[in-house]
This record gives sequence, C-alpha cells and structure tokens, in this order.
Amino acid sequence: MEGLERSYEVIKRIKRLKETMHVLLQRLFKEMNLTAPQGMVVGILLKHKKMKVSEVSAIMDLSMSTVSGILDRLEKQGIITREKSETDGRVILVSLTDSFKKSSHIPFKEIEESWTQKINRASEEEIDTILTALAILERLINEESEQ
Amino acid sequence: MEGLERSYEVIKRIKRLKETMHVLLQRLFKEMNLTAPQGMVVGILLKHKKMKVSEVSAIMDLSMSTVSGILDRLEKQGIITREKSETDGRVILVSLTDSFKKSSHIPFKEIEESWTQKINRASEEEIDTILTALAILERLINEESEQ
DNA sequence: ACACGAAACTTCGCACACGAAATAATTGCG
DNA sequence: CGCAATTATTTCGTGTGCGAAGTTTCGTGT
Repeated sequence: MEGLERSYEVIKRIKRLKETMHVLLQRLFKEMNLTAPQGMVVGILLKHKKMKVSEVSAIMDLSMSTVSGILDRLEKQGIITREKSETDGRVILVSLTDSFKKSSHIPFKEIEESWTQKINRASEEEIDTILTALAILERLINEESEQ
Repeated sequence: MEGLERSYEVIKRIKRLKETMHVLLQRLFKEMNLTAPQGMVVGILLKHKKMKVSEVSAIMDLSMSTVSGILDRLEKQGIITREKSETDGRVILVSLTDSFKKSSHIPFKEIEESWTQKINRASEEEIDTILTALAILERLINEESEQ
C-alpha cells in the first residue's frame, strides 16, 4: 500500500527527469532547427567524423532502425551524408556535409559548458548519492525480471 | 571533462531505467494483448470506474492528445467506451466495457504484488537514497533552466 | 439574449522508438 | 568453390508522444 505509492512516486519522478532533460536538449538545438536526437547525432559526428550506423546506435543507446530514421531526416536536410565503406560493402559511413560544417556555427562548446556547470553544482557526495541510487534501482528492477 | 562523462553516465542510466520499467510493464500486459500505456489505463479504470479523459491524462502525466490516441485503440478493441457526460456536455466519461470486465481475468493483484515485492527488497534507507537522489537531480536540472 | 473567452476533447502532422522481415554483403565451412 | 550462417543496414507496421488547430460546450459579462 505505502510501498506501492512510493514506487509510483519513483516512477513518476524518473519520467519527469527524462522529460526535463529532453526539453533542455530541445531548447539548446532549437536555434539550429534540430530536434534533440538529431542534435545529439550531429554532436557525436563532430567528434568522430566518420562513423558506422551501428556505432552511432551504440553510443546513443537506440535501435538501428531508429537511428536509420533520424539519419534519413538529417540527410533530407543536407546535414549528413551516407557513403558505402570500401573495405566492407555492408557498412554505411555517416559524416557531416562540408556545407553544413561551414555554414553553421554550432555552439557545442557552450552546450558542454552548460552541462558541466550543472554537474559542478552538485557536490561529490551528491553525485555519489545519485549513482548509488540509480544502481540500487537497477538492481531492484533487474533482480526479479530474471526469475 | 570528467564531469561531462559522469553526466553522460547519469543520463544513460536514467534512460535505461525508464526502458527497463517499460519492458517489465510490457511483459506483464502482454498476455492480455495490451501495450504498457494501454494496460495502465485499464488498471486505472478498474479502480475509478468512470473517469474524465483529463483525469486519466493527469494521473498518467500524458498530454490529452496522447491519451486520446490510446483510448482510440482501446475502444477499437472493445475494451473501453466513451460517453458524454450529462451534466457537462464537454467532458467525455471513459469506462471499461462489461464484456471486457467479464471476459478477461486480469492479474492486477499479481501485478501490484510484483511491484510491492520489488519495493520491499529495498530497505527504507535505500528508498530514501533513491528519492533524495532524484530530488537532487531535479534541482540541478531545473535550476539552470530558469536562468 | 448574446458575444466571447475559457475549458474539454479530438484531429492532424510530425518525430521518435521498437521489433520483425527484407536486402545486401561478408565470412566460414565442408 | 559453393552455399549456409552472420553481419550491417533499411524498410515496414504499429504505437506512443507532443503541440497546434479545430469543434463543441460552458460561463461570464454586458
């Protein structure tokens, strides 16, 4: 009874957290007319230059079919290109287009700073608390699902 | 640098948590051919009998348009019915159909027990840790978004 | 009485998000 | 060599999820 209500509380807070982060990302990328996942892909490609679709999907923790759709929309906007790998004909290499890199001033440094500022507001202990709590949650949820 | 990586870590864990819970709900409702949100709506309607759409949307923390779509699909399966309120012509009252209530043996008690079991595996302190951590996270994220 | 804003829903268009099936290329094995 | 199994990616179908626009109804002010 009480425990049930508290579990609802936890679930709702996690949902709100994820939504809040999504809204924040949305706001950051809005000026470039990018959605949150699209902006994350662009940010990843800025660091890694050329990547396999499967690598993007692993980093973002999304299924390949989902990433494929996001890439479709980025390609339609002329932001990324797909090219077949020469060494392995199965893999597709994704990269930012030159025109996008030149035309757009992307405030990724500001974005990173914004996140580090956020993190720096938390003390070491607080971060430990957070990671501990998340680990507990994962343990609780995963334990029973095996049985 | 380090903080950034830790923030990624936190984000990823939160995403995985939400997904894991979703998968669990999915598995629980699968035998009734219901998706997770559909099953939650059915569970809510079992307790409240007749509800306004806006009440369902508030409890589930979803937009009305999203709830409207979920109700569409439940209605198509003959699980719920919509009827206009007589006192206020704007509101739609949602309830489970008699045929569904009779035909389907819904293991909601098992589902609740499953969740309470999960929660009971955690000590009081652990739950406090979790709620504290989630509160910290909310504070950190929301603080800067106001500025 | 009547205009008009507010409230409750629905509809529409878009973007995720996933799993299953299809496609295409590579590798391994007999 | 040839064919089966694997790997990488796309396509398809379904179901969320949201905001904006549209519809109907209610209340309120005049």
